[in-house]
This record gives sequence, structure tokens and C-alpha cells, in this order.
Amino acid sequence: MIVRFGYVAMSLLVKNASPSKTITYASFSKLTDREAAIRKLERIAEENLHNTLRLLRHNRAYEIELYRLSSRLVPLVGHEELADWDPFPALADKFAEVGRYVREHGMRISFHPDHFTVLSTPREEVLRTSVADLERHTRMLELMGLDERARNNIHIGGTYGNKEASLLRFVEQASALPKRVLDRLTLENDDKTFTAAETLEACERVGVPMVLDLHHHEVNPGGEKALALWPRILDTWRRLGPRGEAEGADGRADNRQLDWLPPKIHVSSPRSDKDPRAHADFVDAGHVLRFLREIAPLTPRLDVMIEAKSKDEALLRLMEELGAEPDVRVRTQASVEIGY
DNA sequence: ACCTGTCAAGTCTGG
DNA sequence: CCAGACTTGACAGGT
Repeated sequence: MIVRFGYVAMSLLVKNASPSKTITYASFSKLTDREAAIRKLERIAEENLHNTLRLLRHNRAYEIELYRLSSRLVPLVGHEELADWDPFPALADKFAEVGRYVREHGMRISFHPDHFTVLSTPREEVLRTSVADLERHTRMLELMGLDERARNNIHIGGTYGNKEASLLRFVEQASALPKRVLDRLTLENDDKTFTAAETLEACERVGVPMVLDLHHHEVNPGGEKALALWPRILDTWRRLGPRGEAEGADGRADNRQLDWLPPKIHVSSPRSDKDPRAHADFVDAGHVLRFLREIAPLTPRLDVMIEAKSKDEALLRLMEELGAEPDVRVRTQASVEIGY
């Protein structure tokens, strides 16, 4: 099994390269010249995209092919007082430049719209803003000129005192998304409400791949073993592929589709016993490796997103620790082969 | 340069 | 029904 590793949004090694710079609405609204204020927002967005490109160059130097973009590239976008502002025409070239770099270097990128994007909501207004947010994320990926391997990962959402009804509502409301939005979606199990088994259920019903978060699963397992769910999780990734090539001659997808878009998991370690849900600075290599060894026979390729406070430093440390293991062959600075 | 408080959002909990 | 907690990186305003 070939495993690539990636990290989230910001680097500890590249200084002053935040891709999430912003301005509060309070200070934005103090600016009297609205035209100038909007230009300021767009300037910040350009800076965020510029820093994103710097991070991608850094990733290339470290052979890191997996990266999650900041979901705060464009400050205040989606704010109700800025509904008339479309930032994307002014930013199209910058987005295209970022996308070109991603394509040229075979990188896999994603977004993770924050947890205020909830498709399970019973509130019409919340659904409206959530769909709009997914539309915007989809639009950014399209502006980058990336195909459907570049996706938006979200959680199911709240339970509102009735998990079954909420899951049903999620399936309905997700299925009603525009196709181009739905075709960019992945779903992730969360640490408080929807378990891996429940999220998998939603993935199968909606027809989108599942991102297994190992840490979330451990604090919210719902009585399931991750390994027991893994074959079904793999299947959610199998039907994907370039248009017209999704299925083999026998009508069943085969492992080659997993090469087009390898399954992705998230790993992180608990901050402490007292605060088990929070992310630690680094990830426990032995812990990650245990799961990787288990799934290796079933899984030709895997992408692993490291969610640790120490970001790319945590990635490098994990690589070092994995490299010391007898059954791990280091392929590049950010990928290994396990059980070869 | 550094510190502290505030900011965004939706949901959940406690009262 | 409402206030506060949760989460996170970064702003904002102070020294």
C-alpha cells in the first residue's frame, strides 16, 4: 500500500504565510468608502492566495502532494451584509494560477468548509447559507480548473434530538444539491454526533465517498470497529473515476479507480486524557501504523491527512518515525509503502 | 514585540 | 427561552 501524507492549511516552517488573513466585519463597516473597503477585502484574498501558492511551493520541495486549502481564503465572503459582492471575477486569475500549480505537480487538494455548513439542519435559512457556502467552495475549485478529485469535505451536522430524522433530512437535502456540488462532496464522521457507521450510511445513500477520521472514530465509535467498516468505506471511493470509465467490463468497478482518487483518512492524536477530543501537537506514529497495517492488504493506495497543531512539522516527524519501522519503505519525503 | 480580549458561525447544554 | 460553551486562527487594541 502506497500512502501519501498531507497537512492542513498552514505551515509552521514557512513563516508569515497565513492563507487565512481576514478583517472583522466591525472594522470593515467602519470604512466609509465602500468601494475601497471591498477592494481591501479583495487585496487580502489575493494575499491569501499568494500565500497558498508559497505553501504549495514549500509542499513541492518536501514532496508533499496532499494539502487542505484554507476555507477562509476570501475574508467576509458569505456575510449577509455583503450579499451583493462577488469577489471571484477579480480573483479568477489568482485562483487559476493556484490550480495550475496543483495540476502541474500532481497534487491533491481539498477544502473543509467549517462546521457551520450543516446540511442536516431543519432551518431553512441555515440550509440556504450552507448550500451557498458549498456553491462557493465548488466555484473556487472550478476556478482553479481542477477536476472532481478536488473535493469539499463536510460533516453530517446536528442531530436536533432525533438522529434518525436528521440523517434522513441530511440525505434529502444533500441529494437536492446541484450535481456539480454533490460531485465534489465527501463526508466525514465526527467526534460527537454522527459515527463512522452512520456517516457511511449517509455516504452510501447520497453516493459520495467517505473520509474516515480515525481520531473521531475513537472518541465516538458507536460500537463499531473501523476495520469492519473499511471494505464498505473503500467501496464509496470505487465508483469514482474519469467520466465514462467508472466501471469495468463486468459492470463492477475495480481497484484501478482507487488509483484515480485514493481513499483519504484523517489522523490526529488526543491532546490529553482530560481533553481527548482536541488535537495534540503531533500524531502517535505507532497508533497510525497499527491501522495502516490492518488495511494495507485491502488498499492499494491511501492518502492520509494529518490534523495536528504542529501541521507540517508533525508530518515530517511522523515520516521519520515511520521510516524506522521494518515493514515501511520510505518512497519520498512525504510518502511510504507499507507491507510491500 | 507581546499580551489580552474579541470575533465569526450553528448547535448543544444548562438553567 | 436564553446565555454561555464549544472551536480556531487571526484581528484589534492596548502596553
